[in-house]
Amino acid sequence: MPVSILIYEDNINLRESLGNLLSLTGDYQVCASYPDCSAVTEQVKELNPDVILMDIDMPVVNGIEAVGRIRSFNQAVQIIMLTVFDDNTHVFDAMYAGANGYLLKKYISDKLIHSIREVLDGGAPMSPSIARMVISSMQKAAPAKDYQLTAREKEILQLLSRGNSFKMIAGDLSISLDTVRTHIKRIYDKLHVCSQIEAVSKAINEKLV
Amino acid sequence: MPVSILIYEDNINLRESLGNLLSLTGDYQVCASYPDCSAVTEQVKELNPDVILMDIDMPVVNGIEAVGRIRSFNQAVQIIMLTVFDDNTHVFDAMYAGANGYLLKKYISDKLIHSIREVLDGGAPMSPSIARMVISSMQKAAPAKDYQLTAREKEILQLLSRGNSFKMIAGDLSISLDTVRTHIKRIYDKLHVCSQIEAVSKAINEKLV
DNA sequence: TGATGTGTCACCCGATAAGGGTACAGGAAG
DNA sequence: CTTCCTGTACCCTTATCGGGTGACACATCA
Repeated sequence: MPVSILIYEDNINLRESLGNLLSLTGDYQVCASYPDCSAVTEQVKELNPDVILMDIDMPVVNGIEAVGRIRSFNQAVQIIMLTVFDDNTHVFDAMYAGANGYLLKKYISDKLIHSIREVLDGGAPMSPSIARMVISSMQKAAPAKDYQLTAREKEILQLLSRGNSFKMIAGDLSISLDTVRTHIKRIYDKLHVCSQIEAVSKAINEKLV
Repeated sequence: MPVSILIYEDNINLRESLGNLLSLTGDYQVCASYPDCSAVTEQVKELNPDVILMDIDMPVVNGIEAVGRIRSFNQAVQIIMLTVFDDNTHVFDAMYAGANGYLLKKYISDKLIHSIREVLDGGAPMSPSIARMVISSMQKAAPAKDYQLTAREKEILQLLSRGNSFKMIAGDLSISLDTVRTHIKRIYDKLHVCSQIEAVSKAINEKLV
């Protein structure tokens, strides 16, 4: 049984080119192609394709929104975004929404067939620049500045960041409220802040906890 | 000038195979290869390679630790992990540490040359299953619960989460302190919390801001 | 039309946090 | 041995916050 593919692409030329390209292989069958996603839910439910090729910039309902709709009822279909956008927002929004692959249009002729194969094999085909963006986003996970907090101070900052009041911290650690206050003051000093919120905000955002 | 490649791999057979494989191409030159990373800092500084192929499971200093050491002084060299590990921990730790690509050993013969090309071109070569893991990790990034906050409330919660006091928020938004307090109270109500810290902690951890 | 939700503002009180200072014991480091 | 750092503890004053209550304008919606 050939792999059934559903295409959403508002540019009629590209839509037809994709169909032709895929039909050449014999392994893939385009079960339908549409210029917009206004009825994406019904279409996917009815056709139940193996793979969906999804443009992002389409009238009425954009491709990312469409992916979200599909994922709300179908986790199995493999969705490859096919677009000219290579900016962070579009890429990450598509990923968050539940896309399985992200191919820039300039690579379609070279990579589409291979990408469909890859996504069906449990991979996540991405254009090189996209892959780099994705892993870069994981890396800019902060150098985690060192504010020279002592172990005790980190412990207290951690409890504070979890939403505990001074009183609760004192109880948890079995020390007096004033001791907690002393630690907190030293933490403020080292973090260059002067209130809970600033400290907590800084702690969480800079992953000190 | 050929691309210079540095190899860290404790298995002597594989180390030599890699060297042979790369030398066949002519484009790549293995400037050195070592069975462990004990002197990785000095070696990388001296040889200044274009690409490093890094095994993970090595004696003395493992590959992930080594990547961290390299990244502490060199952001430019492209590092491709070459390993049998395909579990989350190893993959993500390597990414966090600063690897640019992650190739499972079973794909080496097929993909190594292409992957080196890709990483030099600004891509992030990954074995298909690794790529899928990476984007899956982005997806299960929180359903982002809906607490029915109004736009204004979100705005205020956001300012609060950045470390602003009520007074500062009032100033920023040009509204009275009491109004801010009213909003905050409603936010607490909706978030089921009863203090700044809890609200900020919840807001940041659940990505409401 | 009235009910509801939102954004705005106000006042109250008690609890909590901030800012300042001082003190001391124990361990590490000089 | 003495200084420095850390963790502990207490004091005081002022500022801020949390909880409650009430009010009003404006919009939407029933």
